[in-house]
Amino acid sequence: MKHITIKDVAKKLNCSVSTISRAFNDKYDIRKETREHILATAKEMGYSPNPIAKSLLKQCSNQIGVVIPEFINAFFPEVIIGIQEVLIKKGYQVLIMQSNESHITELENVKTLENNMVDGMIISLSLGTKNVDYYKYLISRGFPLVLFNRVSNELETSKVLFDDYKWAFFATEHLIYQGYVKIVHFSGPSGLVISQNRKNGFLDALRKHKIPFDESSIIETGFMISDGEREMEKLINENNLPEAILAVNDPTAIGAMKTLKKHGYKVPYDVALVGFTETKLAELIDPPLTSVAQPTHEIGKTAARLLLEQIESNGIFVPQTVILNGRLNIRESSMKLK
Amino acid sequence: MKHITIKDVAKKLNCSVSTISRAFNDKYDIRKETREHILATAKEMGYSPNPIAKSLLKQCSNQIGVVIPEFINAFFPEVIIGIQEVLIKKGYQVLIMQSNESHITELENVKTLENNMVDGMIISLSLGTKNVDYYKYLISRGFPLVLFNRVSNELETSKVLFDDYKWAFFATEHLIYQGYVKIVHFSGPSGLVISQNRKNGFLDALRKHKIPFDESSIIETGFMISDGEREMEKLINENNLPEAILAVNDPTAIGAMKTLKKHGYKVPYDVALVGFTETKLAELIDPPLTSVAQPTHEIGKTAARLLLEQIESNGIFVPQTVILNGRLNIRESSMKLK
DNA sequence: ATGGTTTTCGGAAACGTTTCCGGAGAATAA
DNA sequence: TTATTCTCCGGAAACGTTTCCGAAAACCAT
Repeated sequence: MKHITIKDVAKKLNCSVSTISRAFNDKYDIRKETREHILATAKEMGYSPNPIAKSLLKQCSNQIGVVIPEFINAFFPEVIIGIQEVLIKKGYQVLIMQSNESHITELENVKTLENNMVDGMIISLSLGTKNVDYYKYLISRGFPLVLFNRVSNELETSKVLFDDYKWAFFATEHLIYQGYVKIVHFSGPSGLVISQNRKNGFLDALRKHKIPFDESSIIETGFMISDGEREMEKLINENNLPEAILAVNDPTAIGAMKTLKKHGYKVPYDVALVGFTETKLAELIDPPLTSVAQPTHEIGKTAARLLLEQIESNGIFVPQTVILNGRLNIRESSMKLK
Repeated sequence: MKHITIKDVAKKLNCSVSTISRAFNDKYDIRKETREHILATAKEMGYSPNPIAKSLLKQCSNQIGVVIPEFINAFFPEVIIGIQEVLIKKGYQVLIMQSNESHITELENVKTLENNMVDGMIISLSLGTKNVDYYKYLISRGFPLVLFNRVSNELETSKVLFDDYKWAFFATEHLIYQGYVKIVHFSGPSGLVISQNRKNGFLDALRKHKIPFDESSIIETGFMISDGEREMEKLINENNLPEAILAVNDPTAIGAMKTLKKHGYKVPYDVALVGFTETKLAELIDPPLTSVAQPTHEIGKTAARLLLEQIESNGIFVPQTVILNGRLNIRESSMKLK
């Protein structure tokens, strides 16, 4: 039950605690033999320095906080793997918390992490987050912060993004080249920058190719399979099927596909589908889903590296925005088959 | 940059730090008005007690550590959601670490969490973990520990399990009732108890129905899609296709399905498939995969509850093993179609 | 031998809390 | 009135570290 502390080691070795500390921290003012002797007996006793005490003193914890909206879709876990890959090598621990798309939970999480003296945070904002004042406050104090995926233009901090506009544009052009005309976009929640960018890419592609559209061409939805199901169900009930759908992400595309199948429609014969955010499901589902692949691991790694840069630079730091590249994986769900 | 501490509040209010502490900890020996006044100004100043200092003093942190082997398959994230659901309500934070199936990383994670004074841990052992001495040591010191899914029989601590034997038995019987005779089991790594139990369930079902089998009926593999692909590829090359396969989990079943499709075989016409651990993919894939559903959320919640019981009981605690029930979701991949 | 520098170590303060102990004053009882 | 209890609060120690300051001892140069 009782932990072995630096004092126990000092007592056993008949020396002061400061000497033990010096041995463990590779200070210059300690004799080499003394250090080795101390390290040996400490190891034998099973002593290791208490990080909590260290945090209290140093006012930092060698911990990084990560706050994500959810854990259910594969996207965020994959990003986290990338984050950990970089940070653990650097001796940081990664604390993960989920906000469940709630602004309140998100804020609580951030404050908890702050109280725990994390040295920085990597955050993807929740759906509910409109007010970013607390982040502004953190940034103004110089707190290291990196945003990814769900960001806010109001915040001047490092960001890792994906060129949503470009790839939504390409994906839409792909559908147009296939010969589809009546194309609908399942857009994400309108408050999010990624939703807006994807929507604009979609609309500009239609404009470029002079494809007519109106307000019914955009259907705002969420990010879950159930959201895709619900909207698809509505379209079927209204007997208003489009020829093709660009979905804001894979889960909504998959939801749409499930519902279409349930009602006896064939993908892509009756409705063609394109997803976004390339999850593993895309190539496993039937028919395989055309999707824009995001480099999830790379997003995580980049976010971690940007955070480290900011932590290691002492104050003099200019926020960077890194925009990563993707790929359109064309599969059966969007092919025009004659 | 500077945090507001209890001393700042004390100075502002012209009182001692102990009074502030009393106000925040709802002690009896403080006047009601004093407490309210303190709380008000503290809130106004943006003060909140530093959990690190509290941890150091109290020798506990209100944090729970979770160590899982991997983050890639959906199983563990789903369990974690269940864990958090219970613990966060109780005011605990959940620290998640992944061992990447490495015994060394796992041990490092456990020691890191221990140093961070977590009040307990919920662990699923990695594939590489043969030596459980450190866990024995923790248990002998009375450290609260709950294992789930990947457990060790050597450890006397609370466990949350699934009746792998029973459900592997049922799943195999299902295949037998469909009329399949030449049935193969893709078993998990032989070192794991879950692998053994599922294998035994499989074999006993064959025995009960007097289905002949030999050593080629069991093919040992891993837990990933790629493992299923590899073993299926081998079977195809050997021109030695079984009529049906019971896979140790969904990813290996899906890997097998992918490879079968790639080579032009039809599921279930050429080979029938049954998975295990029911991931979301099972019902989305084509053909939909018959699979044993595990109550992942419930596993997490139960593990959290058992841990809380042990933490709240002061020493006098008898480890419990909870075995949760599942369900066989029969879908197209295992049907005998005439 | 003497003065100065370097090496090596011990003592003590500090980080932000909680809690025990004791004391001042008020309230109660005799 | 005096003695006793109760209420409320301040002081100080403690948790396990790191680091600054200073001191003893050893070294070097003159």
